[in-house]
Amino acid sequence: MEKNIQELLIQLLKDSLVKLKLDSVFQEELILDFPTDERFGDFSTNLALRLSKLAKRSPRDIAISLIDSLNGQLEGSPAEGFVKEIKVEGAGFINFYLSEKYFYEQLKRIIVEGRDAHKINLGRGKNVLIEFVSANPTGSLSVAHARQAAVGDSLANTLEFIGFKVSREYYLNDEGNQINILGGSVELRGKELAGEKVEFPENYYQGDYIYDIAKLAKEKGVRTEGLGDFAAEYILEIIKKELEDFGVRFDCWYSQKELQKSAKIDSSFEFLRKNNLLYEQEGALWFKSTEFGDDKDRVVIKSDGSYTYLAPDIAYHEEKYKRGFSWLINLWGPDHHGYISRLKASVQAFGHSADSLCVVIVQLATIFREGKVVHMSTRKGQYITLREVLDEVGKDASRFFFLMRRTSSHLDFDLDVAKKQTSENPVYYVQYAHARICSILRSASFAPRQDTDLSLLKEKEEIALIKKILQFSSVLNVCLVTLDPYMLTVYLQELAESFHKFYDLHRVLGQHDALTEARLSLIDAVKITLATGLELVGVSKPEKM
RNA sequence: GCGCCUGUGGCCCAACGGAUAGGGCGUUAGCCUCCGGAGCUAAAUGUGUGGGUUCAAUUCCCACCAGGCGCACCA
Repeated sequence: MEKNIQELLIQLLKDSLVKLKLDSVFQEELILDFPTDERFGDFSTNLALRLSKLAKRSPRDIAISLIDSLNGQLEGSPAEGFVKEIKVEGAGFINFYLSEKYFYEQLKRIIVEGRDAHKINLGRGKNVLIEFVSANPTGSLSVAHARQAAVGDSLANTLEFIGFKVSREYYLNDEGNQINILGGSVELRGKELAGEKVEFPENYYQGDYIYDIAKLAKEKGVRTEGLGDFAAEYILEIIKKELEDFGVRFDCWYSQKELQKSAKIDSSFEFLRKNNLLYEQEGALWFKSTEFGDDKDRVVIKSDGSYTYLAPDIAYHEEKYKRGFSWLINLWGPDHHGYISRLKASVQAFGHSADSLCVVIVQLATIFREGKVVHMSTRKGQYITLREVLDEVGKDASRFFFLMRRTSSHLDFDLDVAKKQTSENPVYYVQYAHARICSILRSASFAPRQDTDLSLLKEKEEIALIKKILQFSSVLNVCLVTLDPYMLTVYLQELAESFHKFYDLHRVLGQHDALTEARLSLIDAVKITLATGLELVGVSKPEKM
């Protein structure tokens, strides 16, 4: 079966609408829902309810006609034999019940093809650039950056898996005010270390690491004017190591300093000027962002002649398109959400659609220790760093935890719970299922075979487990639509649960040969699916634990 | 003041306008002669308030209440 069963059924529905002359009144796109409750079948549609008013017939009446027609169309179609029953239920829902034959065939694909069987090609090779973290190189990464890193990397993994060509990028703010302040901070700390009495301004970087950099700068004989760059480079190395240990790699570190040196900012301004989108007022240069739906126009060159933050960003994003990316995804902290409309305005000014730039706001995580909030202040250098979370909780638990809520919601992260190696901790629940399967497969010296008779899998828990495995691709689709990988963690927990329930009631080993073989194949498919999901989340898949 | 996000059992949450509002934690009571008990089974507690749209609203719209965040010629 080339097309998936869902698409086939939708096509049959469309044909039935035409046959019943109902297609003219129903103009919307036809979709099949996954019912929340398995009692309502494998697919469901509310089509008859929605048609009721338009066609001036009762919902159940329409549903019955549709089902009649569907049953007729099914004969001889590629879906024949895969649909057990189509029923009208409730107020007029049409519910589709698939046959076991369908599930066995899909399961076989996974056993034979492995993880690739889950790959649905939704991306079709489209070039997408995901820019995330992009923290200023002025200190260690915080938990806020950690969540962005976890979300961004998993989203990138997921998009890659479903056929996009993904590039991960970190925009490096290695020039400007904050680097000057960083340099100033190092200079003052250096003087302090030399015994001078200094007044340390409140907006300078207060963290102790500044002392370390000051010492090092002295050893290397760095001159005052080079302190900012020196410190930024030093801190960047720390950030790179932190991300690496977190399992996050970037394809490109895009330097703002390099961008400034090139003529790209000027040439982007030239383009805007030609299109009458720049004007001078009160000694500053303004971008007419209101032409593209922004609340007000924005300054790009201040009256003192320097660029605002937006200026290089306009050129930077135009450059992204020129580099061949047709879809841009940016992950930002919630403090930047006011910035979305002006950046969208800027890409539109260059003729790109507003939708080609997607901004995902990653909400903050509140850290709890022993049930109490840990208060943070970046300015004072008092904040929980990615490094601390890694040291205390470890990579697996922290990456999983950061994805356990919708990206747009606040996340409470209790360090003590994440540390626990008990059932309270969902990471271990999922990993345990994987290790348990590995253990069984090991002791049976299992190797997948083509000719296994999967139709021996008849138990309720077995069928439920197969269905759960097959849901994986629709979860990937949800991740794409919501631009949020968080559903993966929900799914992994459900799949693990489904497996544990099966395991508790049915023995795999020691059955008659054919049944043991079928059950080994089933749990192998669970293993493949768990492993794939864990990889996308960025968590290890232990064979023993 | 304007804008964005969030209000669901003791606590944390649940993609899609649908069917008896699902799950987890915690609590209580059970389950190992048996493939890994980091597991399984069972019990109890409910949509912030007031309107509206709809055959159908936790979901959409309006107002209000509560909490968080943002509103720079900062980055």
